[in-house]
Amino acid sequence: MTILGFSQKIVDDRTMGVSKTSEVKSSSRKRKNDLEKGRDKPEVLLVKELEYTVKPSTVKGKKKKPSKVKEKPLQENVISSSLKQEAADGKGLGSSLWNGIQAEEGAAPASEETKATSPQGPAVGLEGSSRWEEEKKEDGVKWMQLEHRGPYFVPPYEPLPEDVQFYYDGKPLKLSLATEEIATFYAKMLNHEYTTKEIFQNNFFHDWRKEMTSEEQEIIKELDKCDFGEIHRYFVEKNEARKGLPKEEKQKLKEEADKIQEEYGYCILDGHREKIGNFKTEPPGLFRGRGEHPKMGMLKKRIMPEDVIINCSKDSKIPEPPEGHKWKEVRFDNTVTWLASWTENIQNTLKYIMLNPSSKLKGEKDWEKYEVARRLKDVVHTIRAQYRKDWKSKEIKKRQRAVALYFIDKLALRAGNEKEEGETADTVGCCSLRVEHIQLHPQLDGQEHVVEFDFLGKDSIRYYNKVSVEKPVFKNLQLFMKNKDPTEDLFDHLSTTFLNKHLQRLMDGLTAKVFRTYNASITLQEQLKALTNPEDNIAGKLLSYNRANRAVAILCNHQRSIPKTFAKSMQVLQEKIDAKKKQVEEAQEEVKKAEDEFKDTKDAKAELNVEKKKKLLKRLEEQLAKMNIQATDKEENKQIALGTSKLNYLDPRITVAWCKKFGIPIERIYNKTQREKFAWAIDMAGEDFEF
DNA sequence: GCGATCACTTAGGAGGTTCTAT
DNA sequence: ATAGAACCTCCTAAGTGATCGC
Repeated sequence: MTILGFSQKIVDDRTMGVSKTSEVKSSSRKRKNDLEKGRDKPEVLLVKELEYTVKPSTVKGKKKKPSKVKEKPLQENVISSSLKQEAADGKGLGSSLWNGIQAEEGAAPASEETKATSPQGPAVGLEGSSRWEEEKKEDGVKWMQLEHRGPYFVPPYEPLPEDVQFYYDGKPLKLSLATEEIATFYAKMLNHEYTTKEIFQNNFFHDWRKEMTSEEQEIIKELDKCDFGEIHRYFVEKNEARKGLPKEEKQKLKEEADKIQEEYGYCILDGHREKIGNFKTEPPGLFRGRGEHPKMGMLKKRIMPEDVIINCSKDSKIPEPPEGHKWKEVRFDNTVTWLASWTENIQNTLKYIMLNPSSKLKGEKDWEKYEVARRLKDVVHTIRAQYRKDWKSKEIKKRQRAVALYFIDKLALRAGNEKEEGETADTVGCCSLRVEHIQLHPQLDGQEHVVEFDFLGKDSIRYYNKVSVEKPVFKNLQLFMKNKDPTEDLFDHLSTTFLNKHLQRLMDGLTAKVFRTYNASITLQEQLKALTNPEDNIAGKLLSYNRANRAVAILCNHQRSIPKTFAKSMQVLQEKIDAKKKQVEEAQEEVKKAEDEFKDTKDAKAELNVEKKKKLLKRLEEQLAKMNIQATDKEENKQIALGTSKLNYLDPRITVAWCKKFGIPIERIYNKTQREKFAWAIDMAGEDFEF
């Protein structure tokens, strides 16, 4: 695969290396902290012939980053100031357009394509943005009116029937209601891989025991002696029964769900009825972290109204808490977009109820995001020149920043914020890469200065890539890795905050994640240009679109698990290929035979036969080649997820413009939900739209 | 100035529904 | 008609990055 000028192999082993690394890590961390404690004299770091000093570190237990060298103020940057001016001069788009887009409101659609595709777009975080906003809102104000019903609470626990029993040490044991409920969480997951993991089992058992009555605690002492089999079977059967329900029954269930959706699923925001994204509280259960999560199996508690903060407007009808309950708090904060929130008990973080992506609020935000990315297009060359210069900086901090930015730009890596130790799976992004995550090869497979990346990123998805980098990058990496343990940070003087502050100076609104958006969208646009053949039929053009989409998904390392039946269907295809190969071989022999015969006889009929056999061979070979391509295609696609980039990284206006240009119905690319989310783009982008 | 907190986007999997090939 | 593939919706975890408050 060389779509993007570098080769990347997506490897299916997602968890490789985790246990290995986490083991070394803790010991090295300790060592690192000891080292830092003793570091009360300024440390002298050498970059080539120059010396500079680093302040003693003040690192404390939890975070692993040493404190940063004090940052020198940069001189006012040319790009940044000129851009700010440009943006200040620009006229963004007011909300009038939006009101036209929202079909249900019956307003006349705005067919002002030129206006809509003007390069300025909405003002992003600029002072004075309200100047061109029709609905004048003060800085940070997100709405003037917000009314809703509050979250829908999942139904209470339904006890098991008498004849479904839990067994301990082979004997039936009647559990208290609370204990039984938690037991069912585990029982339901029995056929899941999670329950075979020791961490999961331990966390579950620990939390379960905490909720038991003292009598139960007295009896239930080992998970191994617990038999959830009967409970498990009960739920499997219940599930089957539900699937086998007659049509009318299913219809009835659906109507009930629709009623709840209708009642709780919408809110009124500034006079418009908007769909809510997640209007139900999360049900209790066992925490399912991704990858080697230290908290997997812990008990996720039931959310009660007393846990929930309601946010709405003062003069709205304030939602009623369920009978006999009250809210934790009701507040009227119009500088945030959430309708309700609660603190989740596993990681102690906030969860929110927010609007659906189809809402105006979310849509505008999405639009803004792409406008920022488009502005990056104008300055990206300057920024690239800048980081190339910084590779030679005498400050190691700047060098690290420049190399990291190169990776973020070239490979679309995530920023890589610091994470709290032991609270989550051990995953990294660019700034948090450790020495153990890369290998340097001065020469590899005929390429020079190859960096081999192998690490677990977001959601513990493995990133594996071999990239030929520019020589100064390679040299810098050697320098950064010198005298370091595998478990130490590669960019030990760099933080995402430092990097983002730098980026903010280069362009207003620029942060590390913008590079991902920018590179994804520009890649789609370029690939579409390169791959689309106007002569193709719709199917052919759609294939080109999917290929362009796939190029982006590969760039962003968007993976999916291999479909369960993949191996089987692949095998079927392989058998077909093998059969075809045999046919080809036979045809080859036939040709040879015919040729021999012709040599002997020099007879016209024999000559004709040779031609005939050759033709057959050619056709068979073509068929074989086609099947091989199909197999490759299938193989490559088996673990690539196209949806994530489509939904989050690709400026929908590129797609809309392409569809218009080539007469492709938009429904062939975007399904209903996606069309709702991208309503703004579908309405405003003409066929000439350029990202 | 820095860790903690907060708000919001980005992510893959589960499980249901629809489409397609046989 | 049916099985399995493909698609879609929902769910919530896991990121990013700004702001808060000491």
